[in-house]
Amino acid sequence: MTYSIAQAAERSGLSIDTLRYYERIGLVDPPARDSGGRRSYSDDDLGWLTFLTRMRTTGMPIRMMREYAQLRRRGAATAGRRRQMLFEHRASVRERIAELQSCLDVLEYKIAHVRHEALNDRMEVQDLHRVAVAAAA
Amino acid sequence: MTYSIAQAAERSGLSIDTLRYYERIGLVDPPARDSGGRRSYSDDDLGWLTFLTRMRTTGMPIRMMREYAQLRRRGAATAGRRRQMLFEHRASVRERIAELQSCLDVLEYKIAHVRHEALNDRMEVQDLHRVAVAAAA
DNA sequence: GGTTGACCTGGAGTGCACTCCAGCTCCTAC
DNA sequence: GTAGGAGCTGGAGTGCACTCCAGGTCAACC
Repeated sequence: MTYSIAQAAERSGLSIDTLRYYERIGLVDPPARDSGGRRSYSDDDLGWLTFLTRMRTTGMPIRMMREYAQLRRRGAATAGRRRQMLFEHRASVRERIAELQSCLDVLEYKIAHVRHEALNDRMEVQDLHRVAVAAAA
Repeated sequence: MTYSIAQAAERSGLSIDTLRYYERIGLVDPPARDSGGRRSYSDDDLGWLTFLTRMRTTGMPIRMMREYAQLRRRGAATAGRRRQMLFEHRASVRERIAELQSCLDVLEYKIAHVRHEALNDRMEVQDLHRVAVAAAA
């Protein structure tokens, strides 16, 4: 199967402009072209785009995705380095989830328990600690 | 207790420049000044800064924090609206965590199970579905 | 054969959230 | 009394990740 840029955009969830932008900065290899000079994406291309959107969703900066893409171009010899990058990225995603979860706990607490106006906007470090303890229990 | 801008920065985790920037854009009320015209933050100010950093961590845009700050300035009459905002923000944080978790599942799967080079970078929608199912089980 | 619509290119513009800078004023310590 | 350091102001600059635009090509349909 091949896909026009519009189809690739729809399937990957990226915009047409973003697809061209990613190509320009070396995040995706230039896809094949049809007889009229238009981009023609393969299933492999789509797979890579899917991977990219997933990494982007988890907050991997473009700079790092580009580094990964460059390693990938150099083939199997770089598999270890890439694996290492995924390891490190996994750790950062886990950290991010934990961080969000802890802020969510505070938010929950604020919504559920704090009624007094003055307190509501001024929860202090001690309060936050109590919340954390309460949430952990 | 009062705090210099450097102390407020250290305690809130924001930079001195960011503190002044937040004041400029109306995210924090101008704090008191000492005899020499320097900013002097109160515990209440610090509490508000703590709240802001927490909302920022969870991805609330400055525009929304500013809206919240404006409502807060108008007092108790706006408590309902503010509560509503926290509700909505909570929902978006939950969604974000779920989204990150689902990408993390894919990442875990890739790290743990995919060894074949060609597959590794080209996991397709069907594969992702299998991962999701496997992760849910 | 003319119009429409998708796509092309190089380059400029946008929005967000800071971050940095020059040139100044205070206060403190020597 | 002067040197150093923290802080002040208004404004300019930065990095990121797009997003938009003008002016053009190409294929298909009426």
